[in-house]
Amino acid sequence: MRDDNFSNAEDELPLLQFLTYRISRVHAKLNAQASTLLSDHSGLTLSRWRILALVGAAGQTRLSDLARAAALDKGLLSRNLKVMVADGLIDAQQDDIDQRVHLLSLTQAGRSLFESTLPRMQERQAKLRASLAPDELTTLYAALEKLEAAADWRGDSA
Amino acid sequence: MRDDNFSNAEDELPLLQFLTYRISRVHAKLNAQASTLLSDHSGLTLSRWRILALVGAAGQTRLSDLARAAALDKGLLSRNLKVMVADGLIDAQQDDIDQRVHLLSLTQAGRSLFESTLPRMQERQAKLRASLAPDELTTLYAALEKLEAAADWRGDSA
DNA sequence: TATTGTTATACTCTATAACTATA
DNA sequence: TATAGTTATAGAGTATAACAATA
Repeated sequence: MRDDNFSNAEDELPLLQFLTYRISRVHAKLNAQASTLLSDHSGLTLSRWRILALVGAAGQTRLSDLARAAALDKGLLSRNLKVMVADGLIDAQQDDIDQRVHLLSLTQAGRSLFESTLPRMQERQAKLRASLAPDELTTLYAALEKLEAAADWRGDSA
Repeated sequence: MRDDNFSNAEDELPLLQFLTYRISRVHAKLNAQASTLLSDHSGLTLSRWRILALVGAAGQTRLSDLARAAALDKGLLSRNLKVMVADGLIDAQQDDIDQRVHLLSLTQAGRSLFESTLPRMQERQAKLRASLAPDELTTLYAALEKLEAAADWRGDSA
């Protein structure tokens, strides 16, 4: 009953059942979907959209807070912010009290872009959620939470 | 009741509740965990470990079959395979019938590496699965399946 | 001394597509 | 014409760390 080709790939290739592999696949597809949507509509990369959304929701914030709150790399943040400031999407004002800090906020153009992009992204989120039964969605969130914690385990933890 | 800093980040930053963002976070953490495990033990990247596992499970296969079965990019596959052949992990024999094709299999070294790495990776998978209740795991698989399908939707599908 | 933020390096991944050699 | 595989390119993400300015 074995199969020479891959028409029955999941039986033949245990890798394909690895939980992490499945998550990786889903992630890649979701990423591609979001990237297409964003570049069609706003010319933003996914990272920059996330930064735009974070700054937009925070009102006024700073790099180190974004890094902490969203678990983003500060180097990556710094480079993306530089581009977004140059593009006129984000305003960076030096803080009076701590001169190392720049206070970040959306410019008018940044806010416009945020407000025109958000509904499309929310629509997508809604479609994705709608593909799941309500209890599946609840369980999914819980499972992701637990997996994120379990992903902190390291084999070298002797 | 609002909060100036991010101590209550999930209430303040709706982005953090986006399903895709949560999956992205989990994926990044799982990736980092696997990469650490692999480079500590075998010097493989995650992509190359997956290729090793795919070829190992298939016994003998070819590039186009791997690309189809695992939804991997053929360019990426070709470049990784080149390195793995150079490293002596994979053997590539030209097919007698179709001379465009190389039949791929593990070398002795490749098989050793596969067999010494697999238990560690399976142990990790088991730990991750064990962090979930049985019914959570079942639902997670189902939800991932549905999301993968929903991720094919495009806004431009007029 | 520690923290904030910038910059550099290097590697990996992803997407696209031109290209060859075979079929 | 179509397919198998190679190669090139460019953009994006990731990890690490050296570094300057400031606290």
